[in-house]
Amino acid sequence: MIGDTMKDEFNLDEIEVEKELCILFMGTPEFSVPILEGLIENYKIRAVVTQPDRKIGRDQVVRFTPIKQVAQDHTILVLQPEKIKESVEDILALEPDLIVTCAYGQILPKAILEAPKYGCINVHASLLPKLRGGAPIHHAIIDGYQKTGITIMYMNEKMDEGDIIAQRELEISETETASTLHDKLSIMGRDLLLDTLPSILDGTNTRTPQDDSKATYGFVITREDEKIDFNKTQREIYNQIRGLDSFPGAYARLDGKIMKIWACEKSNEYPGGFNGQITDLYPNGIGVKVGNGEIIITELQPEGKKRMKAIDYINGVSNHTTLIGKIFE
RNA sequence: CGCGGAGUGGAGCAGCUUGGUAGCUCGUCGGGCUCAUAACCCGAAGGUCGUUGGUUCAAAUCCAGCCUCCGCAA
Repeated sequence: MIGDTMKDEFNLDEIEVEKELCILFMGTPEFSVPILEGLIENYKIRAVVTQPDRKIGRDQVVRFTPIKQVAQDHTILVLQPEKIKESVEDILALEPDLIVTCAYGQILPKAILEAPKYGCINVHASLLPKLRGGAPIHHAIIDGYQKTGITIMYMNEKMDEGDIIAQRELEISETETASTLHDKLSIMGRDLLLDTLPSILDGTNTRTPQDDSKATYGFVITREDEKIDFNKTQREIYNQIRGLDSFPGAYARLDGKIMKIWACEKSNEYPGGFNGQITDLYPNGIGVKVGNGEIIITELQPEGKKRMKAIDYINGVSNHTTLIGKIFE
């Protein structure tokens, strides 16, 4: 028992040492929340840097970023510089020993990168050098990747090009959506970071430069990325739709109005007609001809309406058969 | 004050212009037909038409305010 007591005291001392570390966290969206929460549970976070509050949505209501909300709940200092470059002095004044970023949204200037003795590390949602950029999760599915994962890396002045410290892989299932993948990777990011941090703090971590020749990119989704081109293949469209679910969603136009297409299934039919034309109505949805066959839209959302099952949409049309032959553009 | 659409039985919609017994496609429950069925036939339950007030003999329908949801733009 005496030995245990001494051991406990020894551990307490270690914790005291850890608490003296000055760690800054930089992040913004929901994805980075579990990472921040994981850090808070295990380390003392000196301050959080997140994007400025902005007017969001129809009502133009100013909302906190998810990270700011968490930081405030834990009464952690929050910094929200419009441009991080203009707040370098404030950051350096905190004398950080380690900076952890995850989907912060701004590139850190050299002065900040060089300040912490343990460096600036980033949690990125892909297996770098694959899918560098702001939307690696969406693009992993849209671009048909079989697997993706999390990379913990040292940051440099370029976008997601720093040396790799650790990686963890995740299989992308056939029915994966951006939403489910987002949640899985967010948790994985937290776990891998917490598993890796001790080695970073004691200097035993590995450090592997990226092979630039194998780099691919997953840039932020544009409106054009969301629009469905029915000339593409069944596989490409299937990947696009599930890769944009549940945000921001794929869309096409029907009768001149926006129709978001949230989910579809692959059909085994090879109908005639134009690409984008409604071929038939099935028990599970609306058949649409695509480049090399047919997909069945199972969930959609007309302009001004809520997301609904395609069957419900069909039931709302007074004469179902008038749908057949219409063309998505 | 950024533009626009919508709130009607469990779901999706029509009806509102030209106020006057609440309808359609489904679902649910019961019964029938069938070897059988997500098929078909018969029947039933289920709505104070988002909310408040106004006009009227009479409001889902016309007028005003409020609440909520959603598309676009940021």
